[in-house]
Amino acid sequence: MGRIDMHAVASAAGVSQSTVSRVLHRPELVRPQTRELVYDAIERLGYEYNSVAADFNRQKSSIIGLIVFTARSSIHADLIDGVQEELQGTRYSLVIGNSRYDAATERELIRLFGQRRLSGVIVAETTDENRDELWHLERAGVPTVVTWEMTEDKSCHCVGIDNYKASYDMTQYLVRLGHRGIALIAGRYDRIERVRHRYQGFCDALRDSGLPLESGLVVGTTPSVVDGRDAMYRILAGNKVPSAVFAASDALAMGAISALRDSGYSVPDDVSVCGFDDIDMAPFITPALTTVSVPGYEMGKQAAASVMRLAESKQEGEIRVCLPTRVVERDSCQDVNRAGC
Amino acid sequence: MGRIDMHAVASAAGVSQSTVSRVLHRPELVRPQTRELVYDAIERLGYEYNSVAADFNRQKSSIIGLIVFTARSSIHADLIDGVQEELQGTRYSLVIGNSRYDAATERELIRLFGQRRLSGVIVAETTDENRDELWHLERAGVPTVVTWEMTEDKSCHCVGIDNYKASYDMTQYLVRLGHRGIALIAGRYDRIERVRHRYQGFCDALRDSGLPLESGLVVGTTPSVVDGRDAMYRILAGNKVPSAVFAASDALAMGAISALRDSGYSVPDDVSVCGFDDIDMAPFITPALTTVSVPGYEMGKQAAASVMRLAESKQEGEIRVCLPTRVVERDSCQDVNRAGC
DNA sequence: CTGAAAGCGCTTACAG
DNA sequence: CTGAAAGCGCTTACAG
Repeated sequence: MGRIDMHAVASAAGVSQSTVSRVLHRPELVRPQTRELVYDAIERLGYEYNSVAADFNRQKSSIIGLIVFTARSSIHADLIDGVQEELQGTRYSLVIGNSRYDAATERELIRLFGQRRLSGVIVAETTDENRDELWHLERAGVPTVVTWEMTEDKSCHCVGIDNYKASYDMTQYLVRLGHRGIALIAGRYDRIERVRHRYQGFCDALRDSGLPLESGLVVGTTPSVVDGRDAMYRILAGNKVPSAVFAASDALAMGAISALRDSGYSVPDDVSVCGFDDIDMAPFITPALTTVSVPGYEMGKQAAASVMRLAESKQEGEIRVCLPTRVVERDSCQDVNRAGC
Repeated sequence: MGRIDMHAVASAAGVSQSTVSRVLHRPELVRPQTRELVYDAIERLGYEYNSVAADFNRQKSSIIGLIVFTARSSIHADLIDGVQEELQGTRYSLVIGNSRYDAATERELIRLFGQRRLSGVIVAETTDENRDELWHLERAGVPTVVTWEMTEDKSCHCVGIDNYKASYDMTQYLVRLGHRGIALIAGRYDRIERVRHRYQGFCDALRDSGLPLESGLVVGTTPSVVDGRDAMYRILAGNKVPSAVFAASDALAMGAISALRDSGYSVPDDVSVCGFDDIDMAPFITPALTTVSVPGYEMGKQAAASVMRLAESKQEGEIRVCLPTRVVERDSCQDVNRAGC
């Protein structure tokens, strides 16, 4: 008797296949009586809708893609959660690609996403390497939303934060606490746009405070806890011990704290440390981490909502949403003015 | 001129569409000269392969599904990373569904996965609620691999760990250190099979050591840091302060440590705490966390490899892989024998 | 080594 | 309110 497709259901219900399709998608267009016939047949035959066929017919898959550098970094977890929350109950599914900091892998991923005719793509970071391919996707009719930053390219859709300002504000906060030798453990500011913005914010805040940028106190690295520890050791190996360390993520900050402690420095009495992200654990480590809170969940929700609107052509022009960040004061940074002499 | 499909490429190259398809999938079957003609045409026209159409034709999408309870829990990050590593370079993509601890959402997810005709599904946990649907998927021809546990149902494919033994071993370790009043902060052992196994391991280890199971010292909860803190407060509100706390995840352990500290107890001097998972940060918090290490990345890799083998019918019978775990001793558990009198 | 042809299971105007 | 028909772009035997 072959597979149970819409045609089989139609036969069993004594209607046409078009009607079955209509019952599934626009039941209000079908007479209630006919509708019931179809529902009965579906139930009886155990019919299961085939979205692959539907996607094929529509020439577009009902899948949204998300590209991150690594699934291991907890900063993406909130974003993913928000995206999924927003997709929940819609006909869209989420595929997640992991570029593992490799430009070739990322290109390959974007190529695969293109072949899959995704409805839209959310990208966790723009780099000098992926800009072209993203643009290519967008032109091929796949709407692309960048997160975590406000892109320099004003024609990109983005739902992000002002990394420059967030970093500037945190640096100024450290300065206000009386810190003069401030180190920066950053991500790869040579490649990733948002990291570059944070680096700029840091530099400008120092400059505006009349403080010099000391190259021995700035190090760029990948974002794991171990990387943070290694970076801190590298800084300590220099000829100047900083009075405060601004780490570009909470994971890096935890690594830095560990390195400082193992080197005999107390945090925050000897050296202050702050992070970026405000992850779950930030309030619970010792000392409770002063950091920049970022609305990752909200960002995910809005990015997903945006990409769906774009996919359904419900949106004209660019979407550019800037979400607020703020410095969360906890215990890992000391007020040197007060503590000193 | 219409869309650029295989037919257009075929025309441009002066060959048939079958040949174009062959060049893409089995180039070794085509004369090198013809092959070049096709490659040229592809390049010239900017042809982009349509995997939606291919999936439709094959009556199966080249997508693997992964179901987790929450993307927020860092224990899944390593697993996801391993899965993606293994899928990298194959024709499979990964869709991730988030059941947010809700049985109805999970059922809905599994239903959607069925409609998408996935090649296979990896499930992060079996519960009393999802067992039936998973079985339904499997019978519908969608191979399903369960992770994080060895299922009681011997006909399930699984790549997991022995939760009973891992938990038994850790509990015995605490007993050997001289602890007698041992509390357990567990996950939802009323629902999740692997959590139940851990609970059993804990109970049996106490019994085998001649220690009573004290109900005031056992609490089940959801797995965030905050939940761990709340659970610890609940235990402390009872009439007995435990000498050691076994938390079912490192996140829960961090919450417990925070609660103990805020209640005036020193860890590990007054109360020992251990976790489960061995996340990135475990060695770097204070005190460095004693925990059970779980090969999440390896589990992801093997689960993905298994589901692909199953999807391609390269595997007969059940796949049941049990990966090793081990107690990682660090600084958060005190040897009471030595420290005491 | 290459081509002609059937068919995968839907959706979508269009006609009635 | 319902049905007939075309078509989405591939893959896969099969024939030559």
